[in-house]
Amino acid sequence: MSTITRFAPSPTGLLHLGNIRTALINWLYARTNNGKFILRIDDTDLERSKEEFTSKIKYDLEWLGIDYDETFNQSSRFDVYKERFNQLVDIGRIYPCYETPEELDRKRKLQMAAGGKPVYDRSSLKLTEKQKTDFKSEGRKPHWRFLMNSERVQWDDILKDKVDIDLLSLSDPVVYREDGVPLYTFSSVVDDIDFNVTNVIRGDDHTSNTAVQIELINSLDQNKITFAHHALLTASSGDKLSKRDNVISIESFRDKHIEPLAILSLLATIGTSNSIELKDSLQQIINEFRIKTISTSPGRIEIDLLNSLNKKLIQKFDYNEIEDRLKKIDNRIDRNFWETTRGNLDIVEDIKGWGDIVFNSNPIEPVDKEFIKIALDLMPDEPWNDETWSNWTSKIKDKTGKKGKDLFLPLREAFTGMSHGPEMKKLIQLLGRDKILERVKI
RNA sequence: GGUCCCUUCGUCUAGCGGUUAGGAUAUCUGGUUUUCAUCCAGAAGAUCACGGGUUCGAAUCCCGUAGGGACCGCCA
Repeated sequence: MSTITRFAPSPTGLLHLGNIRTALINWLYARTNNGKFILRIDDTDLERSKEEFTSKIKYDLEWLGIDYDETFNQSSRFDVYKERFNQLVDIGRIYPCYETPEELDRKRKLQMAAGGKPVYDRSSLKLTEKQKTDFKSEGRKPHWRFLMNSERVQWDDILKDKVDIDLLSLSDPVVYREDGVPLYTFSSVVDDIDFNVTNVIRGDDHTSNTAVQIELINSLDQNKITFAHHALLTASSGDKLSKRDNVISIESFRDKHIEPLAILSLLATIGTSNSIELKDSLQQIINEFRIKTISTSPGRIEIDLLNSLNKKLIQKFDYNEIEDRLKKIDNRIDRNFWETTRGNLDIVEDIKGWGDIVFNSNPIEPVDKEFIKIALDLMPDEPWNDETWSNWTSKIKDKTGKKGKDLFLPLREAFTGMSHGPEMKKLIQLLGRDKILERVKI
């Protein structure tokens, strides 16, 4: 049977580094096993789910180059969930519950206060038929729980090895809400079965869900799913990654002009035993992927790593690859301009700043006018080449006696307005004699 | 309170009973570059969380302690 994995975000917020890492791992697992990768939109909670987020999720994945073979929304399968639900009812594994959310909340608090575990006490299971009909005639609608009947559940986890969970410390899951909406624990299982998902790879936060879900799967079908739970990433502060944490959303990185491959390189290496380095391509990431290299201990994301990977990536870009982008930033940027300035860019869009310096003629007033005047007097006629700068500066040096930093820095500042930047021997060729004369005010 | 998991250079990690505890990244130094970045070379950086046990021998196996994470919802 061929491998099928899935990524199942709920469209209630933006994708962040943590989510997309899970997506990437599932995608890589499918791709390296010649399998299929499904994008499932978990939108059963109609109030919280927003179409806007669904399209953003899809756009983020596309932007990163993570393609999927199939996609569907859970909201399109309500009738299937109902069927499966009835199947469970028939075998007596479903029971109606009439507690209100407030009641349940109070119960949990009481249990905690008494030093016990906040687990549902199954009191609705003990309801008599009369009590149930009374509730019904009062117009009270039940929510429905799945009756778990194993004490423990164990499985071989690809990443955590043998996992053995005590089901008695977990509540019977609610599978249908009072308003008739199926819940994740259930709908996810139904979909995983129906779509023949072979490997569920998700964060460690789902480990106890898995125990409950295996119980559920076994009552519907025979479990054929292999699970894997990876450690969660934490923010560099050590805090949990949150969906509300927009600073690490994929969208925010895109807005900041971080390159997809830099993000993917980071996510493919952080929290794994792979070297933290820039990958040449998505293909390289696929070739090098080994699920076992993923750590089971929670690791933190250092955003600085992403920035430096991005910078390294930019240095490798050939002009042809990004010509269109550069032209959009400033259509006067050509190959020579790119090759001269790229060493000084953190993000591609930074080149705009150098465009402003080279193409615009904002006047610059030098500090040492005397010195700059001498320099301008010695400025050679065009055409200029790579030798021009050193010939010119040695003449200035002979005339003024200045050397080293005292010689070069004032010239750089007078001609560019900046104290650092690309090599001057290249940069002056971009500027040209007229621009320099026009700009420098002495 | 319960359940599950984790703990090795600043950071991400290798390690599976005998290693000078390895790598990556960050840092520092030198070279290259007028400068910065890149690149090259090198250095420094870890009492393997702590305590005990098993063993000729423990980062590695066992127990305990501490710290961290996740979950315990009519969210996903």
